[in-house]
Amino acid sequence: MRAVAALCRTVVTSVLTFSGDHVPGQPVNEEPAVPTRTRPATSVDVARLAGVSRATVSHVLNNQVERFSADTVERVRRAALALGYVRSAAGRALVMGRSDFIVLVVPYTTFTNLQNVVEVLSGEIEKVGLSPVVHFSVSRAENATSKRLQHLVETLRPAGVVDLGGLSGRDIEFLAEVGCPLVAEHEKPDFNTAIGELQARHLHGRGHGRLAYAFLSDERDDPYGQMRADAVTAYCEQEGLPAPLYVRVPLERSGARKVLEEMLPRTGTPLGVACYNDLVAIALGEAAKTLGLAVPSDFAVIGVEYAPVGQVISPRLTTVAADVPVSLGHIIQALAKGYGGAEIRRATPEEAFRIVQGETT
Amino acid sequence: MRAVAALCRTVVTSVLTFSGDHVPGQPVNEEPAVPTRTRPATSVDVARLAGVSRATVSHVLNNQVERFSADTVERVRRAALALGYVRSAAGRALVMGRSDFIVLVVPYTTFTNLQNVVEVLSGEIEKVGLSPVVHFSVSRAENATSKRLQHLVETLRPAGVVDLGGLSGRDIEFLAEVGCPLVAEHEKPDFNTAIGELQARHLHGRGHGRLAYAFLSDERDDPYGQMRADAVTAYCEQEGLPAPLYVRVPLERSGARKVLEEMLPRTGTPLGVACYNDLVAIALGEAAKTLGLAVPSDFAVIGVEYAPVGQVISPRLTTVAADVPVSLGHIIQALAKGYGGAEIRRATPEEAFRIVQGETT
DNA sequence: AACCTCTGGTGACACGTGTCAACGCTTCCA
DNA sequence: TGGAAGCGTTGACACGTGTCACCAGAGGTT
Repeated sequence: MRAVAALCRTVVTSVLTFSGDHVPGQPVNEEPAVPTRTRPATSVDVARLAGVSRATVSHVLNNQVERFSADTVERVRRAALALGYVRSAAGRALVMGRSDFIVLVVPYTTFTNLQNVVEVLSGEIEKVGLSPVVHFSVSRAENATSKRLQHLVETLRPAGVVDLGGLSGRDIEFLAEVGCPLVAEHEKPDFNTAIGELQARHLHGRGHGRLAYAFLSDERDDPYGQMRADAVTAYCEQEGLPAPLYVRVPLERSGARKVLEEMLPRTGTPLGVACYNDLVAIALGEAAKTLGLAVPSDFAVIGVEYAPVGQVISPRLTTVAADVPVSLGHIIQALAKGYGGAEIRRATPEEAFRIVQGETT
Repeated sequence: MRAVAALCRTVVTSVLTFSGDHVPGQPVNEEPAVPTRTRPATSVDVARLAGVSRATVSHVLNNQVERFSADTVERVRRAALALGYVRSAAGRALVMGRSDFIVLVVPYTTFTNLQNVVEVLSGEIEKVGLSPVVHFSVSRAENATSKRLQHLVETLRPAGVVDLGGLSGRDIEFLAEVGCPLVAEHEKPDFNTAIGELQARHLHGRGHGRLAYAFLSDERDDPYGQMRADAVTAYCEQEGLPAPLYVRVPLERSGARKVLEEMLPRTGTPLGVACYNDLVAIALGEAAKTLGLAVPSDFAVIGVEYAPVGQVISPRLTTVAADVPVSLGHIIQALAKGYGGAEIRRATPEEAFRIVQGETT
């Protein structure tokens, strides 16, 4: 199929070269016997091959087929397929005022299953006829508008932006300003609330009445931590437990140990810590071992991520695992609503997240 | 500045609306008193404000300033700035035959410092006046051509593709077929060779004469492993050591332990293992602990990555750390050569990589 | 016969840019 | 004084697409 397309493309090129037009950037005075670079087929080529006008090609290929005979539709489609015709994004974007791309903004955070998340969302984006493009944000400092994102949006003029947590307030303002739809924001507290509550409830259920929440202390951004910590606090309040202690844990041995040494006098043992991350949980767990604490009876940790490394070390980490497609439900739903996809039921937090019981709780 | 631009944009819009043109997708019979969506400034607007022709604007903004008076150049630049003018990627791509984007193809592998890598390359891409766009490849099976990448390239028509190891042979063929330059491929054996040799030499230097190489056993791709393993083999040959054993390690406790149990009878102890990954090294190290092996005297492991988790656990992992900007030297060099950037000296492997001494060797 | 409707299809414009060939003007030289 | 040369600037075309308004003709109705 690909070979056929390539062949046709070459044939078309020679025909077009014969008609004497000038491809920009190609010297014309050279001998055109062997075209060094084959030119992509355009809708003119398709129209010519199908024996119809270019307008008809455009209509048919955009599925406005009601007003055409079945025969014509079929001829156009076959011609397009035979030539390997792909609509030029440039031409399309020019006339439409926006392109068919969706920008996926990835936050500057550790993300074990990032590839998985991107994969799932890419599939959904394609389902509504758009193309995914990934953008890594560098910092989410509230007052900094990302020059890079700004330029990307201004030049690509995407059909929409999907935020996984990488946009600052200024960025969001900017998008509104230039009229680029923000398909889904990360400000979906319910799922992060569910995670925090799941952690707190689990620790409590395993006999820990004194809780703490451990943030990541890092130059990276943390778009989710506060919402989860709030949920832990809310749980404690609701259950009549003492308010949880908040700490920030660096990903380095002596630093983590120091944090632990500083928190123990204030909380006592046994202590259960809900962690932002599997890495944070591992760091605290290792620190506890060096301090001679009994894990999990005196000191329990639970992470979030279900990272492979947590299941390989000893003691095996208790953590919160996400069903990636399900946990992205609100984004998928927004995509469908915004771009005419199939309506889906939005999943509950219970369907999206589950505890993976390890040996640290 | 942003506020100024937004203001001017609005003003321009009203002027243009007055001239009676029709923005596609906008109903014209509505009252245009409050424009719901502001229209980006075009080169026509800039030309009007600067009192020159559109051709002049185009020339000046593309830095063809030799043939214009300093006054004209200045007027055009000020006008563009005042209007917040950004060249339309669509219009530009249409006339140029290619866009100003560079697609960064990320392999389907674990990548702790991916964000860092993308950040560095993005900076370099911008230095030559192009825009980075990230593409996650899903699988690199040799016979599979990525439908997603293909569509991206056909529609976006990027100025080039940078491969971090995500392209299959068919993908590369496809790029050549459609005339999209492959700026840099991952097939740079020298750096991976350097890594493997560094690992082997280090283990040997710490007293290990019997070596092994541990691949990652995973559904993910491994674009680099074979080159590194080959380097370990070459080192053994050169130094007169017995040929290294190759094993594939799953990222899960019992599986890793089983691999270790199967390899020990064939190699004996002491044994030094060069690992594809910090994760693989951690998995083997933990397995060794459960088998009662003395680390590092009986069993030594060295990883590659310098992942934070390896420095947090106990024993702290010995690993190979990369200086990200330096280790990307060949890609940066190719970018500069292909798109007229500043020439740089290509770094040696010694500058790019270094051993981080931990407690596992 | 005049008129309308419906079917199937197309002509032509607009989108915003890069660039070639040409322009008017000044200056210089024969 | 006539012509050549250089300088600064611009007119006009091409790129590939979507879509509005229109058209030709067949068939039906009054």
